[in-house]
Amino acid sequence: MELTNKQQEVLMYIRKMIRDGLPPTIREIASEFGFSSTGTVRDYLTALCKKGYILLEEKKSRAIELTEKAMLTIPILGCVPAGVPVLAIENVEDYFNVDKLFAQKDELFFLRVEGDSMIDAGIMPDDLVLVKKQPCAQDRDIVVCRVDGEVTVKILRSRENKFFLEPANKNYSIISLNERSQIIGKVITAIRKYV
Amino acid sequence: MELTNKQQEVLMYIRKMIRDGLPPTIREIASEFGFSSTGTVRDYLTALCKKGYILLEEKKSRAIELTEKAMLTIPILGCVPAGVPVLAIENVEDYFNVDKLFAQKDELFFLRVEGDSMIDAGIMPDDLVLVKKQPCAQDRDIVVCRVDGEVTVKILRSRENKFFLEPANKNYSIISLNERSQIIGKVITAIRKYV
DNA sequence: TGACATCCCACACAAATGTGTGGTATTATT
DNA sequence: AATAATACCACACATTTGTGTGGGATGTCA
Repeated sequence: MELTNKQQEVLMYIRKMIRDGLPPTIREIASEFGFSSTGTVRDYLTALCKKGYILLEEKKSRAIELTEKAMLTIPILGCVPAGVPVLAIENVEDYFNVDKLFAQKDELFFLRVEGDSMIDAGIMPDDLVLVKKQPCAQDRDIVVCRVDGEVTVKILRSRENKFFLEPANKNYSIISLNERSQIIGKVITAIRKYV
Repeated sequence: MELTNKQQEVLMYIRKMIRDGLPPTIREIASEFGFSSTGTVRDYLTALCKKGYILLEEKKSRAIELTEKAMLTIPILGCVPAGVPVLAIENVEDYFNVDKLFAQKDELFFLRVEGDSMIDAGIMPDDLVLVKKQPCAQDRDIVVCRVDGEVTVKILRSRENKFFLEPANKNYSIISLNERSQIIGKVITAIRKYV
């Protein structure tokens, strides 16, 4: 079911308020759009609810929850045709769920990457890699490993029950894993911040 | 100023509620901890406020905001010497403030990168770039631009008052910005998720 | 000893807030 | 022509909610 223009405006406002920290009250929505009646807002909320964009909890103030469809996340856009407002809801390909990515059930840490040994895999010096602590990994996983006292980020390869660390840079050579080597964790995300 | 154990528990609960979508009301906090008086909760809130962990807005329901101090952070490690536990506090170089990165008030969106024209800058196909919407940018900024109906990610270059879009891949050529071109925003972060 | 913070309580009050019932007008669909 | 959805309005009511005022017990620090 499609949203009308007005309904989309109301949804956008609710999303903005939620991202700023607090879902709005019914009267705050009314005031934003110049409605003089709370009933008007309720019409919008029930419409958005029926169309599956929000969830409402009864008798609780500000209890407006965005569904997956319009979630409290940052929109991911695919290609955007010319002349269309960039942030229109129709362009949204998916939503980036921050909480899911950074849910702290596992032991996570960031490691700042030194050197260019993973540059062909798009991991540059000074990038941050989000590492999930685990003692083992699978073939082709990007892992953080301690070898002879040094910590490196490499691609884990297994051939004939032997493990190797493969760099993503032709100027570096493959390292064999020995008994003193230890897998610290697996890289699950790479992040680079531009100033 | 340090938090007491009880104050920490209350702060944790508030953080959990905020991440779940709604900051709690005073009476919800009271009920969670078995307090029979709202005054008790107010004592905690004013204490947390005075110690700089939360901000309170008067006369608004659920208006509890976390300060930077109280936000979720993941440790960033630099190089880790041999024999030392990886997550020891001494190794922490900085903290990555998740809430801060994604709680910006500016208009942000992610764009999924198509093609390999930025591969030498470490931006690979299917990476997500976090874009801050803005109509102009500076020399060497990585920008999202609309040129002749297509949206591309490129490096913005300015020479002698003319603007160009420079790819980070020798197989592509430089594009001149014309009147029908439009800068949509500036790339502030690149993210790649590994499965 | 006094001052202060912490950690609890009771109770009252006004404002904020969600809800309920009723209405009108327009437009699109059947 | 009838039905439904949309887009507004007014007003009343009960509950939720923040706030205010008062209190007590304990511990710490100067």
